[in-house]
This record gives sequence, C-alpha cells and structure tokens, in this order.
Amino acid sequence: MAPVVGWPFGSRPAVSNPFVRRLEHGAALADADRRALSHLVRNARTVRARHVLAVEGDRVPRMLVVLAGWACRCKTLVGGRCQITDLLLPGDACHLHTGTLARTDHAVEALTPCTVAEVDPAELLALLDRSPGASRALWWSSLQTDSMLREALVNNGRRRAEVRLAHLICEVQARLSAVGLVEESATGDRFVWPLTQTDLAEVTSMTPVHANRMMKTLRETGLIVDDRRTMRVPDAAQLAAFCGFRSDYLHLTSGSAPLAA
Amino acid sequence: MAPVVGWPFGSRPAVSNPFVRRLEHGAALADADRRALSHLVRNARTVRARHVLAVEGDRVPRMLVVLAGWACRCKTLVGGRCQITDLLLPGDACHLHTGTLARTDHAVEALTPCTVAEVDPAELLALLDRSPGASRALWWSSLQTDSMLREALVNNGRRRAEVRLAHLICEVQARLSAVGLVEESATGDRFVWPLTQTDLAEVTSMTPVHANRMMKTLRETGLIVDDRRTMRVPDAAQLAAFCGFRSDYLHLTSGSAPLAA
DNA sequence: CGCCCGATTGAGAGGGTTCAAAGCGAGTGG
DNA sequence: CCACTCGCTTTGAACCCTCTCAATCGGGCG
Repeated sequence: MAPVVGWPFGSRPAVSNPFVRRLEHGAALADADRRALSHLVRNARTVRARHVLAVEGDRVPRMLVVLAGWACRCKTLVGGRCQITDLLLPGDACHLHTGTLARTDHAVEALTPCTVAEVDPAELLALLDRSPGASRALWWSSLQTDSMLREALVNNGRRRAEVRLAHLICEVQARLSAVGLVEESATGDRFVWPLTQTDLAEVTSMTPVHANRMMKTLRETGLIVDDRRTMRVPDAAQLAAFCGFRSDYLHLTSGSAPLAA
Repeated sequence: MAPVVGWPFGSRPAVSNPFVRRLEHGAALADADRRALSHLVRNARTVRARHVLAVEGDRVPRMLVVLAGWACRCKTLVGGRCQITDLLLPGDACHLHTGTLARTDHAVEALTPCTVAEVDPAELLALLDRSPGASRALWWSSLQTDSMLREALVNNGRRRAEVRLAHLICEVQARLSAVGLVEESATGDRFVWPLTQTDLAEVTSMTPVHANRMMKTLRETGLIVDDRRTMRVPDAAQLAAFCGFRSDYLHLTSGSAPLAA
C-alpha cells in the first residue's frame, strides 16, 4: 500500500494534530480544549484511496475527521456523473451533526490513502456541553464549510474554466497553509497535489478532458508548476490576482496558523 | 408600494408563523418551544423589493428570519456578475451564527417586498440554552441550508440549463409546500413565482437571455404553466422525473409529523 | 401619453463537450 | 529483466450548448 499522503518534502513537521490546528483559526482555545479535541480523534484508522467512507442515503455516520490525506464529499446523479461538493483536507471534519438528520445526502470518499478518525457521538456531545471553546470552534468549522460551498457555487457558476482551476488551487493552498502543510521557499510555495484530473473535473464542474487542457494553459502561463504529485505556486499573489481569489471567505485568522502556546 | 408577496389566491390560510412551521420538520417541538420560537421573531418589519438587508463584508448582522416574501443570499464578483447562492423563502432564516464569524461573506437582499424579523443575539442564545427542541430545530435548519447548497452545486454544475430550471422549480415547490404555501387543485399545484428572469439566471448560473429561452421550452413542453406572478405545475411527478428531483436532500418529514430519532 | 424596466427574439461567436485514439508510467507476473 | 496490463494523461477534431451583442416588444406607473 502506498504511504499516506502527508508531507513529502523531507522530515515531517511537528504538526501533532491538524484538526486542532485548524480549529485554532475558529476560536480561542484553552489548553484544556486542545487536549479534549485532540483526545476526541485519538482512534484513527487508515483507509486506502477510493475507499468509500459513507454512502449517499445511509444513516448518518459518526463525525469524521481527516487527519492525513485528502477525501471528499460527493453526490452522484443517475447518469453516473458525479460532483465533488467539497474537499476534505487534513484537519477537516464532516458530519458534525450526528443525530440531527436521519440520512446523509452525500457520499464521503477517500481520494488518497487517508488517516481518519471517527468520533463517538456521546463523547462529542459531552465535549460540546463541557467546553464553550471547543463548541465555538466546531460551530466555526461548520460555518466555514458553508462559506466554502457558497464560494464554490460562485466559482463553478461564474468563472471561466481556467480561472476556476486557479481559484481552486488558491483555496487549497490557503487551507493547507492553515494547518502548516505548505512549504515556502525561494521558488514559491509547494504542497501536495494528489488530485486526478478526473477528480479535478468533478470538483470544478467540467470535463476531465477540459480540465486537462485548462491545466495545461495554466502551466504554460507559468502561474503554476505541477507534476503528478505536487503543486508549486511561484507567485501566490499573482495567481490570486489572476483568479480574483480573496481568502476572506475562509474565515482564517490572518497570517499562518497560530501555534500552540 | 406593492403588497407583500404571500398568498395571492383568495383568503390567506392560517399559517401563523412559517418559521415555526418550517422548523416542525426539523425537530419535535413542544408547545413551549413553539411559543418561544414564535416569540423570537415577534418584531418584524417590512422592506421593499431589492432592499439590501446585509452587505458582503459587513459585520455579521443579527439572525434574520423571512416571514413573508422572497429574499436571497448572493455574492458579487468584481466584474459585476452576481450569483445567488440560496433563496430565502417564508420561514427561512439566515445568520444563525451571530457572533461566531467576524464578517459575512455574502450579501442578503430582498427579491420581493418582505416581512423580516431580526433576532436579538442574547435572546437567541438564551433560547438555545433553555430549549433542546428549539436548539435541535435550528441545527437542523442550518444543516438543511448546507444540503441545499450541495444540491445547488450539483444542479448548476452537472445538469443542462433546461433541467436545472425544472429542478429549481421542484425545490421551491417542495419548500413552499413545507410551510403551506402551495395550493393544490385539480389542475395542478400553484404557488407564487416572483422571480425576475435575471434573478432566475443568477440562481441557476446562466444568462438572463438563456434563462428566458429555456423557460420558454419548459413552458412549451407543458411541464409548467407560468405567468409573471405565479407558477403552476400540472403534474409534479412528471416534472420531478424530468429533472431527476428527489426531495430527500431537503430533509423534510414526508407528512407533517416530525421524524422521531 | 411617454418612460422605464423586464421579457422576448435574432444572429453570430466561442467556450466546453463528446467521441476517439495514442502516450505514458507504475505495478505485475513470467 | 522484460512484456503485459491498467489507469491516468494528453491530444485531435467536430459539434452544440450557452454566451454576447442588439433590437424589439410589452406592461405598469407617473
């Protein structure tokens, strides 16, 4: 089995828990909150790429947290066509709402080998009860998801294919950066890019063929430098300008993720 | 000023509060919950069509509940293009999360004359604290919004313009029906349809011109019968079949009985 | 009656899709 | 160590859905 996609550039940085690190953006956490949130996801397992973590129409599964690797939520139409509604990057959670809805309206699938944790509902509720900080942080997480969905709607609906791809790349970079998974160097910012061009097409509402061509043109403009595994953005500001990306909608605290103090 | 858009067919039905009525679909409410929720939105005001209720980038306003009329959330791009991310129909709420985020990432605008209530944040928090039923209901509301956004992403991204419009009509009918605003008769189901074709285009990610043409073809197939004010769906099942609409994602209880967990 | 906004229609251009085939890299088995 | 296979990438060519630009129509309102 291929190794879990994480940090391919030299030694792994000391990100003990991307879940907690991400939530730092959402609310001021006390040490006790951090410990509790970290404890929440202690039982992680590893799944293969393309593993289906939740099936559309199933009973709502437990809250799921991706600790390493990329996953996605997607909906499938009768024609077999598929739309990825959101990417789940390290630190992201889904189904925060165990118990409220009867059934999921979307599937959850691993795009790469993933380390995921499932959270016991009772334990989650207890934490929400006990810790206002953790509670606010999880609320924030849910609102961020909402906000990203809205931006995706604008992006896929109102921008040209080329620009759409650029915007997606900007978003992924900002989100990975928030959990310390972007390497900054003199030649630009570098991060993992495990998406298949079919995946890419399913995220951005286009055809795999067209995704391919548009990535090619992006590559030719020099705005991105990618191989099958990694993405390098020589000039993030320029790429952002090209696609009108403004990170506000991610509601991340400005700058990089605050480190545990 | 034109009258508030509500129920144009004869006498107004006894829907005291569409907000409460909608939330009945989300959680089993005790009488006390109903009274409390109803009390929450007691201070309603009326705004004109096109009134901007919240500006993108503003401080997050109070929780807003639409009691009558149609509103929307929308995002505007630099080019002036605009995308409506969700419609707010009678009973719908937005900004449930006062206080969690610093700024909104989208605007809220009245599409018709509207009756809206703003909720005092302190009062909202107190209610959430006090009433598990109301709390669950508002959670549900937020999850329903999420689910509708995902479906919109699929709809706008993966279906053809004609079908997209049909799907939107099905969704609106289901949502209006949930708050008792659809009139069923021998000639089909009838409900208000105040959307401009520009609005329609901004919801479905297409051009006003194209929205016009595609509505025309829908009309010609006989699947819908509309004038400038109202929409009639002669055969809801047929329209649903045409566009692959399944109401599951709205998470409405089939009848009026709330789902028991 | 004239104005204005929205609906409607026409014609032409182009972005994106579809269908199809070839290239390429990695893992597998002989 | 190499042929084989499989999945993903890349490229070509034709088609068509949707957009753009414009003009006309129509109804409500002052």
